[in-house]
Amino acid sequence: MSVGRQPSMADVALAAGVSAQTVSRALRGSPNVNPETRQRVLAAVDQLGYRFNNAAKMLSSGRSHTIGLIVLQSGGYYSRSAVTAGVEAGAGEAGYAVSIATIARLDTGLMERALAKLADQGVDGIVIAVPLISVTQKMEDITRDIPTVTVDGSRTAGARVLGIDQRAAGRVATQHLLDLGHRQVWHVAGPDEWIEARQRREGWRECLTAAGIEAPPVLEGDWSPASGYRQGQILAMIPEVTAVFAASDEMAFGIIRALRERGRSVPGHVSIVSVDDIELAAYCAPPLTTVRQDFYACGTAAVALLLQGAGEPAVEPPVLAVRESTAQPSVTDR
Amino acid sequence: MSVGRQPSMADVALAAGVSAQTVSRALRGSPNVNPETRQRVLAAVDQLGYRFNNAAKMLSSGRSHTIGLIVLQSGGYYSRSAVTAGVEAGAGEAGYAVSIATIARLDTGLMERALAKLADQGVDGIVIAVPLISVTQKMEDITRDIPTVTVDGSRTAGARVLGIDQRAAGRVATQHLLDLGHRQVWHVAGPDEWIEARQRREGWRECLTAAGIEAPPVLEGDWSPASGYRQGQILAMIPEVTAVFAASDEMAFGIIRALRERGRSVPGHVSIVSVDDIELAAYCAPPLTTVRQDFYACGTAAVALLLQGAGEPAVEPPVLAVRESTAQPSVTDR
DNA sequence: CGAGCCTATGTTACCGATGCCATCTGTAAC
DNA sequence: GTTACAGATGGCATCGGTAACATAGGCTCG
Repeated sequence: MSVGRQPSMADVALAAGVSAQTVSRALRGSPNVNPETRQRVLAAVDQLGYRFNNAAKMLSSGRSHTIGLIVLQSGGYYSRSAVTAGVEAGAGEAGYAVSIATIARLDTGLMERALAKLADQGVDGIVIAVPLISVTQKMEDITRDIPTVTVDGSRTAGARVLGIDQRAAGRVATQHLLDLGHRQVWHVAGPDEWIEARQRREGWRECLTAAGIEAPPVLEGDWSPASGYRQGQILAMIPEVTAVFAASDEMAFGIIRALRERGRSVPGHVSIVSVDDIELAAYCAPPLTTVRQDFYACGTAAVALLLQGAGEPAVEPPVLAVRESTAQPSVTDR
Repeated sequence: MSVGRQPSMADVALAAGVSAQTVSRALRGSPNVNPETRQRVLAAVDQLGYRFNNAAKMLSSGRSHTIGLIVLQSGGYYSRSAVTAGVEAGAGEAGYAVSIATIARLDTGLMERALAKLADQGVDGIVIAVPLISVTQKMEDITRDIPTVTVDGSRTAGARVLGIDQRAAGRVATQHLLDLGHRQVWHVAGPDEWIEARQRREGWRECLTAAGIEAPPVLEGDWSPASGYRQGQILAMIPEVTAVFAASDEMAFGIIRALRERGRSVPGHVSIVSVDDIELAAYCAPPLTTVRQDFYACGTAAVALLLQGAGEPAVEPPVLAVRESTAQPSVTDR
């Protein structure tokens, strides 16, 4: 009605003929409220278009019903953005708002600032969805005060870590190539600062070692197709390369392009397997054999862990989607 | 020191030997504070690890320094996620936090709930980054109270709309195919509820009309490669198809796959152009001719518009990246 | 029938900052 | 030597809720 300002609880109380406190109780579903009174309150709320003031609620209750999420700005890293969606969904379901802090790149200073920003906002908890490697004192200070869950990152004081077993993904991918008959599997890894990259690499190495194969030197990209292309150019020069495990689908496509440009067909000469199973993986040429992991579930699990403090939830095992980028080595190569 | 609770302004004031009011002034950079006093205050802040309470600030000042962002949950739609990144960057630069509300799909009810949720949080402004088509009374109520910018959506009361000229993208793409000598251009559009989809389709139609060509029936996908694949299967059955304009890169790859499976090569038999220029566009086979638009800038512009209320900022024109998915029609087709 | 207790509601203090006004000091102006 | 005024600071009310305690009525039970 009046254009003055948003109606407050006092206004509602007046309209309903009760005290503000009763309004508060009625709205929060306190058991000790007469159903009829509650009806009156709700009617008044509806009529006035009352909307409770989160700041005030937060100030007096000390809780904001908001969780902070730290993500990387660049949208390119598939698994992380899936985690983000999961976090949003999980938080939304629990009635929590999500406040995001993006950092432009992996950098300790930016990370500190993002944490501080969220802390300033009074978030009730923080999900760190970037691979935190080094932990500073400042970070410790914040994560000691605010419950924090790190998705695949280093442990900080009081912060829990939710891990997806990226090693398993590396093993599954590598084993698939070995099973096809390849004698050696090369690897184009992600940046070393990324836990995912490291663990996938470790899984690859473990698998080779278990098969009695000495791992070849690791090539490193930055997740982008462009970096895959560059590493692919190198791989194309090495005649004995018949199988490659790429740490991400996007890099895999870059590698494939470079190989083909140099006359090495995929999967004819070289088989490629990667990780992520992005939507395009099945539709580009050739359709990519890739390992799928449920990062979305990982996001919801992170929120659950944060809010309920439940124990480490079960994580789905990685699943290999076999498509056309992998094949048995050609006879001459065997 | 004490584990009790976060230090408050009063604690800082005590430590610095001044009043809480002076602390407030010092921290906010009020001009009327003795530099020496300010030093003392800052020292105390530093020593106590003081962190201001956003809720309290918000309650008393009435402003939250937070802007709300409404996005679609599904990460697949390239242009929207680029907008998101832009919004985050722009807001961060202006010292604003970003609170996100995701909606699972385009649905009026979900949209209302998302708006209400952000309003409850007391955001200072809202950026709607989903294509809002129908506007309800409830939405009007909220956007009348809170400054809102819609990125490519319908206008609501008091909400400004920031548009990217998607028509231009459609025209540029279509014209490119005509310039190559194609006599007809087919179109696989995005879902009709999406403004982008509609505008791109209009641009395509305008361009054909200007060239005196009657537009063929429109095929419709849902942005996903899978939907592109399905429409591609249909296109493959129509012999006279030599040129296709796809509304997104992902659909384009699906179309290409379907065409090739049916023996129609790209660009040999059919040329394909699309919109987005995702990273993979240049690295998949064939590299995709596509129209790039600066959605990131669109996001930062939305924030600028929201905060400064500046006039409609200039939008970069779309740029065509010509790659290998388009070519002149083969002689027999001409 | 009064003690004890439970239910429904009202009262009051407070969360932590800011806005407004009051105060105090020094200094320039008349 | 007042007056005027600006700069620096403090006091107090206030934002809109919630926690803690107080109160009033109705019920059970010995």
